[in-house]
Amino acid sequence: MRVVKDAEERRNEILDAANELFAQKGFDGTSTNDILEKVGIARGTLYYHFKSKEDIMDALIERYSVRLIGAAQEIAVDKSTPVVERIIRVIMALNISDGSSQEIMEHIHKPQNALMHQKIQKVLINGVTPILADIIREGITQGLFNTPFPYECMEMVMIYANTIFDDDMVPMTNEELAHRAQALVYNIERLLGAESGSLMQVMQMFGS
Amino acid sequence: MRVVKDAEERRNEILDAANELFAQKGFDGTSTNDILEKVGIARGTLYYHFKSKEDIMDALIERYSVRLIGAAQEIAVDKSTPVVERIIRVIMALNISDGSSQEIMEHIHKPQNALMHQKIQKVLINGVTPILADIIREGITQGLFNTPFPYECMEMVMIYANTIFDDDMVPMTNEELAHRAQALVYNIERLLGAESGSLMQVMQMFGS
DNA sequence: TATTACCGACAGGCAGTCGGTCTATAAAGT
DNA sequence: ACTTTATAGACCGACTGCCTGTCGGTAATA
Repeated sequence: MRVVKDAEERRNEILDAANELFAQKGFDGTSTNDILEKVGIARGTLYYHFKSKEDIMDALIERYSVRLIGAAQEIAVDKSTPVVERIIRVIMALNISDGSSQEIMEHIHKPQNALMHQKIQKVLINGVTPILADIIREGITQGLFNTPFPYECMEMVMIYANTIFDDDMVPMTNEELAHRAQALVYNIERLLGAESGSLMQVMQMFGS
Repeated sequence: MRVVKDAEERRNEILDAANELFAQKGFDGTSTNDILEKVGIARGTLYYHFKSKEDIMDALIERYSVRLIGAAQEIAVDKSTPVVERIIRVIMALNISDGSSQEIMEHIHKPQNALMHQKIQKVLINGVTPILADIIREGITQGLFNTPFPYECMEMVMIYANTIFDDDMVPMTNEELAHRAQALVYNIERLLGAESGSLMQVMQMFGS
């Protein structure tokens, strides 16, 4: 029973299957056999569309990051919402993420998926930091913030938050987590030269 | 030609070989065959001493982290050197590292070694941060620093510096690197509530 | 003589390759 | 208009070579 489909359609079928399997069992724990059985194709077909197993992962990350950074960008350019609120919205967009990309983030935080996590972190850091830095610069012209290093500040915050909250790099109880969050807001205010408590106030409007 | 050795000696021979090979070819790129051929032992012998390939990596990391954190601790408790200088010495101990551990850090920063890097980062962050935080608290009592979150500050700095300077997470030219370093010192001063330029001065005494 | 260290053949599973097959569509012939 | 032929894109599955981990058995040491 041979079924011929448009190349792009097949590619997406494979990516969808891989996405689910990687989430369940990790990259190393998933065999190419698992993937091609799930899609219902032969070995050769898989390697017709992708040149290697890692190539599948890269394509998956690409698809994911395009969506995510696009969403962040969209929020960032909306000059009608105040600067501080916009920052928070951008950050929230990273964690929640929409529909199909959701699964990927839920199960990535296992040591199994170290490489995948590293690659995602890389596109996240280099993709989102410039977006955030632009908002900060806007805040500086408005007199809200004051720092000679807006980009580096956001880079630091991005990397730290990503590592602390998304990895199991630092084992934490819920208490410790809350304490970390509180400290982070305080530290961001200091880094950005914002008035003490100015970020905290806006944060509380969103809960958590 | 069967040679019998003390278990611990063999274990270390295996770890030394693995250390070198992982550095050259990465964890995934190194086969257990490579290791046992380099040591000159049979398959069974390798698995007599280690229960899996990953077990070898874990033992390697353990050996490495014990040395490194020990060295950091030693510097930290020497109350005769001034606080700021001590901090810098601890951080420098992480990058240079002595002899046998040196190689491991030199070649880890390839995407191949993602898992290994993640594991090392984990022990580094959770092992060194408390040491640094203690020095900061000392600095607070001396009136040098002023922050309600000494631990979280150092955690942020550790994670950021490790990611930025040790990974190829963020591609950088030498100029950009220098700019990052400058920004980092500035930001650390802000985080710790130190007098502006107080860290910078001491840094310059060390060069780089 | 018992324990500890060691051996190497073997099983099972894996990623990636390759020659060949099917099918849809376009071109050529009638 | 209607069939035949050509071509390229999508697909197939057997096969290769490598890899990790196991196990029954063997030599050395105390």
